[in-house]
Amino acid sequence: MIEHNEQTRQRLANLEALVEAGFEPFPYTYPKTHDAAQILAAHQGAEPGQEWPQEVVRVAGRLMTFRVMGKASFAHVQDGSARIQLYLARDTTLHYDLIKKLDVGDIVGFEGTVFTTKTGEITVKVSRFTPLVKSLHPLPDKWHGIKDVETRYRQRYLDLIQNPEVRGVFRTRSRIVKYIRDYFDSQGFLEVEGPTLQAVAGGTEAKPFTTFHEALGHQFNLRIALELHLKRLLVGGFERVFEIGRNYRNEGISVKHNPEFTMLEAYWAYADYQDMMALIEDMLSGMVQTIHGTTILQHGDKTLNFSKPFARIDFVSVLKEKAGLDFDPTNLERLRLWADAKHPGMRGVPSYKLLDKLFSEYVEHTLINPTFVMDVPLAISPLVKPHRDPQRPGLTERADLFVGGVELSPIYSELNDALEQRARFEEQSQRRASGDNEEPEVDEDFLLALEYGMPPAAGMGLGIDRLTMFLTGQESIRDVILFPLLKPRREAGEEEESENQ
RNA sequence: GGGCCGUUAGCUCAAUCGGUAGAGCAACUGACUCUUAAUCAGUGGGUUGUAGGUUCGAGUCCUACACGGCCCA
Repeated sequence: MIEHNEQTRQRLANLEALVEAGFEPFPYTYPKTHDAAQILAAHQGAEPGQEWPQEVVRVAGRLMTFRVMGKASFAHVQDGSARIQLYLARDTTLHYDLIKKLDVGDIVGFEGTVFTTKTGEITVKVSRFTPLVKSLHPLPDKWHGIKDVETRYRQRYLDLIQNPEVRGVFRTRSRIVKYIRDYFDSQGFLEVEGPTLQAVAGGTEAKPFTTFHEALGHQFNLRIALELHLKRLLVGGFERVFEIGRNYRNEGISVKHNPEFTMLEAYWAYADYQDMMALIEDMLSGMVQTIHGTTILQHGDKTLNFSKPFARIDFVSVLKEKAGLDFDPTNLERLRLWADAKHPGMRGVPSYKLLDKLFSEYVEHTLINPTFVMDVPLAISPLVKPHRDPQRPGLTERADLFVGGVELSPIYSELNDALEQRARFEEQSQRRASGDNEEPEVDEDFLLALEYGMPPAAGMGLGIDRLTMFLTGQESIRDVILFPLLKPRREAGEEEESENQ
């Protein structure tokens, strides 16, 4: 819906004037010869007053500024690479009398030659301009840009037009994903795609979104993790697989949580959690070095050092130390008594989740530099192999990588004992029946696959959004997701759908 | 779900104690052939998020709602 306010009407009138003068309103192509950045790079360091009259260039992009001084004008056009200045004048530019029909925000092609102004700015002397599309709305303020965060998220294109640092964040995000793909490819991993619509959404504890397939007449869940289908592929004989994919969790929104987010998961047959830790450590330190230029990242007031090797600490030892426990916290009954006395607010937390809660409370925020927290208790690790060392009962071969006080990546020696897996699923299922609807249903198809035999394997997951936050210095996940989830604006008179429960 | 804050012109922001809603940019008219937040002179532009209420009078006070932000659960 176009608001026919004063500014839009004016722009439509300008478009009409250009069409009357013989310009096409919506040309199909424009034969660019250069990106703005290529022209700037080719003449970098030129002296003021230089000119290259033999070299004809064509650039195209969005008109960002226009300074008309009578018979001559300067403008800036912005394309995907950079912003470059244009000089238009009655002596040199065809249809100079029509330049006032161009509006800031229009997309226009410019043909001309390159020169430098008396201040030395590399500029295209325009001989001919070609309007490519009229913008029917003015751009946000050229100086202040666009500040309202709601508009930045709802109309991300305006944010991208106006705020170059935002374009930089999303370019970096793309480089991160490309680095991961290249790295896993170089290590012999195969990139695969699991299903997003799943009869049983498993692989972690989270509330799924539900949706309905009409033809099959069945309700499906959107996936909450990639894990269980990647493991089926290990059963099928692929030995190294990874997926970079979207997960959906029907949970609240915060600075760290968007209901849809992107995960990397990788599974590596015949390897264990130590092998995978070495691989992740190598990938991340190489990535930070390549993308950031050094392995030291500044994030808010925290300095993060991604040099190898990352610190490795023991879950139980660090929890005992930070919480001041004088007993083994894997003794859940003692832990329950201790927690009930010390943290009355946690009385509603089930015993099997206490370890997680207490770890968040006492330890998590202290782990700033990349740190592997190793040998996490079985009680909070349902998909992990028990520790092979008989001196470590009740623990698993799981290591969680923490960075900047948040969990970035869990790494497991994956459980491949089908009978044990079934027992653990059934335990979860009991809890689900008794009201914890974050607990997953039993995935019989997955158990059947495991019963055919999954090779010993290491697995890992890593949140791409959180990793991008570290590498781009963003404090909110919404600033590393192009289109974060927002409630739609309701039109006046529109009624909210009634709750069906 | 709870608490606090925000929503005023296309954009960025003002508006004192409740008393005619303003500015800069953008737009329009005119001047201007090296400007770059161009400059100079002039002009137009508002359902103050929505719906109610209090009041002689509401951007301002009250209630509800919508959307967003921060904090908490």
